[in-house]
Amino acid sequence: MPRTPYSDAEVATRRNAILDAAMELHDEGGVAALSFRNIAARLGCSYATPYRYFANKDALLTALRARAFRWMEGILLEAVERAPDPMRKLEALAAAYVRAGIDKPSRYALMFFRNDELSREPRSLELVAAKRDALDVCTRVVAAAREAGVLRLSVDPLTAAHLFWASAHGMVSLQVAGQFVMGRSLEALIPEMIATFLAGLERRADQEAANAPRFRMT
Amino acid sequence: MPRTPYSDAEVATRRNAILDAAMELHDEGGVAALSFRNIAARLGCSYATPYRYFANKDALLTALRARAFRWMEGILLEAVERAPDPMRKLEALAAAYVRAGIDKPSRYALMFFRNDELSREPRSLELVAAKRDALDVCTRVVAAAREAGVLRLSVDPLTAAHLFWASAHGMVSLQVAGQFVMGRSLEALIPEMIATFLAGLERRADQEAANAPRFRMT
DNA sequence: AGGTTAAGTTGACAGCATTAAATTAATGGC
DNA sequence: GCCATTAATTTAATGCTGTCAACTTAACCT
Repeated sequence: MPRTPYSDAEVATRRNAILDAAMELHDEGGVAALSFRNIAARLGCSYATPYRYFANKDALLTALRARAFRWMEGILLEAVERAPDPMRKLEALAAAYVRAGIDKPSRYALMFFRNDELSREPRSLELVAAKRDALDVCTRVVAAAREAGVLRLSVDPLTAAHLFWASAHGMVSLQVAGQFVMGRSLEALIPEMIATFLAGLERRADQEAANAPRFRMT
Repeated sequence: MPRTPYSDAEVATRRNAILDAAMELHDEGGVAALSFRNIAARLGCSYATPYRYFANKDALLTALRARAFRWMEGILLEAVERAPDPMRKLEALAAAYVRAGIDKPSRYALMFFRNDELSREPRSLELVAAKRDALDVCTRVVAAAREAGVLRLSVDPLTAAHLFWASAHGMVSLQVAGQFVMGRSLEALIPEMIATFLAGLERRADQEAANAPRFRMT
């Protein structure tokens, strides 16, 4: 006799519609423009409606952050696919990452600068999976470059991917946060950073290779 | 006949008292705990009083951010001073930076994650100077290491300092933002990062030295 | 003492997240 | 067609927030 509840698919559709509107607002006006009332106005519903689909604003932001990571994953995948060989894939990955961050600073900030309460990062399997998948793109490219013999590593590919991501993130996030105030252009620094980082990976691998036999000889 | 306005020193004292209370609140409860009403309650004054000293919340946050950079500068200076030789100074600088970010994540987030409206970074000479001075500590240590002959560089010290800062920042900010979700500990990655970065600077300097004569010979 | 102006307080407004109560909508049985 | 039942949505209300105008208090000079 009662009214039938929405199917899972219908719920997902509505969640997606809310997140679409939220992402639009966030792209346009940053996090300041993101309010339940603005989202509702854009959807043409009441401002309490989204509460049926998200427990609170934090949950909505977490879902939105997962979306941003998925978006980044797609960009990275596409860039990697276009590049012809393993080394170019690595360079294309870094370039695409940097360009994405600079072109859509508010999305980049959403991914990394919006953990308002630090550390206590809510358990969201969705977000954790999205982050893992984005990092996996990086890990696979690093591993492929090593297996192809064009990149020597002194650490495992996952660690190298972490380091690689961190070095790119350091540059992009400083730029996005407006910390380069001394007339320096990021475009000049990014290639330096990537080249320096890759050279460091190789030199450490070489040093390790040179040291290992030396130790064995004593 | 009128009442004499506060002297500059008195104004500064009151500004500092407001910023002290604000920094306490921010350290304790993050940016969410930072409201004019909370600050006023802690100071025992009315919530409109701070408006005499800061045009709005954004101006207050900007001043607070400058303070956070000054705090970081002090930590870096102290670490550098303790270390005995140029190379140790460089390592101590990186270690102190990382430790500061991890020990006081909310201050670190204040420095880098709170540019709510990106790019349009308000003109605050105070903040720009604080950032410059903090970076200068890094630049001086890098330059000293090069001059002492313990670090070869393919770029000028300022560029190297930017790259150095960015690599440390990439690690710390990923950690502070809770992005390392795969059971990796920052303590293990940081030395890898610093070693890789320094090795990269050296290898690129060596390559350049090796290439320069080669080009001349053609 | 009284006028003048700075400093500080109070009251008010709009916007926000959030929740409880009220309302509308869709289903089944009669 | 009407009614009960329950899902979905809207409305009302609460307590926060930043901000500012109006007001009060305090210090100073004549």
